[in-house]
Amino acid sequence: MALAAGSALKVATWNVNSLKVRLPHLLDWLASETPDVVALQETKTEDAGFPLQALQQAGWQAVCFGQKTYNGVALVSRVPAEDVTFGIPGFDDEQKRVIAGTFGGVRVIGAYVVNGESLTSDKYQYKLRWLAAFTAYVRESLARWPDLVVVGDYNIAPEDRDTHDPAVWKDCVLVSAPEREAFQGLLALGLHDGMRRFEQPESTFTWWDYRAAGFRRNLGLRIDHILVSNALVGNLTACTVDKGPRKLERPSDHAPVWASFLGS
DNA sequence: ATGGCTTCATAGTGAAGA
Repeated sequence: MALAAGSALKVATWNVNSLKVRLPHLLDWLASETPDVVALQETKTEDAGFPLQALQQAGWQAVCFGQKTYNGVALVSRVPAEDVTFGIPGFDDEQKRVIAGTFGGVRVIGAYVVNGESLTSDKYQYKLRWLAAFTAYVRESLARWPDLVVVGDYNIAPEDRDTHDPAVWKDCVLVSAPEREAFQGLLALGLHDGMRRFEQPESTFTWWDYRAAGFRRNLGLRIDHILVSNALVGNLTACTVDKGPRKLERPSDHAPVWASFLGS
């Protein structure tokens, strides 16, 4: 059951790298882009400090799953989310990385995938374990909600063309074979890489290093993704990265990515 | 250049990000 005829949905994802710092950018972006749902990552705030009132005063709803200092995810939406869940069921994880909700029958999972630090780090092993648990969770979600969109900061560049320079990134975290296999494992469940359903300019990225003038020189990675289920992919009408907010003063190092759907 | 820049927690610097 895909989207109802004539109904439209715009779903976005944005690693804001501190919601407190980026709230003005978020409010401006919501006003100009009017998504139905935007999944946020790296909110870096406990739920008690989540700026719910500011969002509500601007006409938005939100659910959040945050913690002090690190991680933290949220779903900001025009209408309230239904059937909201937090984390990966059955996977014990102190880090707040997953939130999900249903909007007009479409299930949206927002995720902040583990970074991993380096291939020799304990955090890399945690990343691979986390991805295995997440994949099982997405499989179960897909069985219950065929109309599924899985968005977020995946911290994986799926192919060499998703890096500004494959030689620089060779054998680094974010591009290693086990990580890329995990990404392909998600697609194999019956999901599509939304941005790749449409022609993108060469060297299209979603993150640029703050250091060494990364954005100006387009030294980036495509690591934020919108994955769309088989049932919904026929309704996907656009999927793109919006580099606008990355050009502002004091930006997040990630740009938002959005996808639009139209019921046929 | 095992760096660069930004954030948080903290009141000096260190951890973490990607």
